[in-house]
Amino acid sequence: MPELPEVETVRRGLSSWVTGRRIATVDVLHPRAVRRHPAGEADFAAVLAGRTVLDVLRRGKYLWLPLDSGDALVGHLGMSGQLLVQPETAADETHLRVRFRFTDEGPQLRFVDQRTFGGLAVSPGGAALPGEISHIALDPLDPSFVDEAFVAALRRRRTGVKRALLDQTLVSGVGNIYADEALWRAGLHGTRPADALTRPAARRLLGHVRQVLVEAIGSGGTSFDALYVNVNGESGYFDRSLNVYGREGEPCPRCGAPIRREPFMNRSSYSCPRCQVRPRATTPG
DNA sequence: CCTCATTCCTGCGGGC
DNA sequence: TGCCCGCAGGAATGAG
Repeated sequence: MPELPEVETVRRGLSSWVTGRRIATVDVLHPRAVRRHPAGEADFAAVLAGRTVLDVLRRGKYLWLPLDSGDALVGHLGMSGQLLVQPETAADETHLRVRFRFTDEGPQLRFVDQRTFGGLAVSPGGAALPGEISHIALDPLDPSFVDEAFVAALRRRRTGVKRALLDQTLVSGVGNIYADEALWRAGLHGTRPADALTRPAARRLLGHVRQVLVEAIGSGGTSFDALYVNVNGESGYFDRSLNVYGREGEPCPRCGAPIRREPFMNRSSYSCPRCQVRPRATTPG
């Protein structure tokens, strides 16, 4: 489940493998993988051929590769997307969607995506910041992120605090796993109304969000199975450090109470019933 | 503008 | 053994 730490792990791996290389040819093997490219798959391949990759950048869960044309290759891994660096002799992956060959005839870049929630697109003139990403808020690890602006915006939201954390236009990079982990660390239940948080409580929550993201990057991200891997196909190991996510019935590491699972937006939330008291008047979500 | 439900997709695992 | 169904879930989309 790629969230910010997993995408950052991929970014770092990609950066060393593709920066400075010139794309020779692009094969789109599944049209859905480039559905966010309005001009279509043939155009996608055509505008990338001959371009040199200048860098690999990230905002939240989005990646983009500035090109020497001034355009950018934008990517989102969705639920199951992988960007793999593979020797040309490696057999095609079952869910291989897009293949990039380079003029140096070195390792290929492959976009593999089982559930096809992810996708790639070329952003015209998007090298500095693709328009496709401009509606997304900065992530908490961005040097330009303004903590007090986030605290104020969070406290204006008339919704549950977990819903707010997952809203990428408020703060980007946080998904279901790290939202639950940050809320556990902060001792807040996700349905607590965001507009009822005190300023210090909102600051503390942001601190926990940032801290759990940094720690997860240090572990190479979280992986439950082979679906999330870095560019070399290796899994991260932050899942060993998760305190509540996916641990229904196991003792809370802080107080020993059994972790509970609750339905949330057609998925699940995990929390400690003792450390994270649910508000009486349940807000949506 | 804000909030929220729906939809996209495939593999896995539980239940019968 | 095999089928069905729920579940995993990020983000675009449209309704209200």
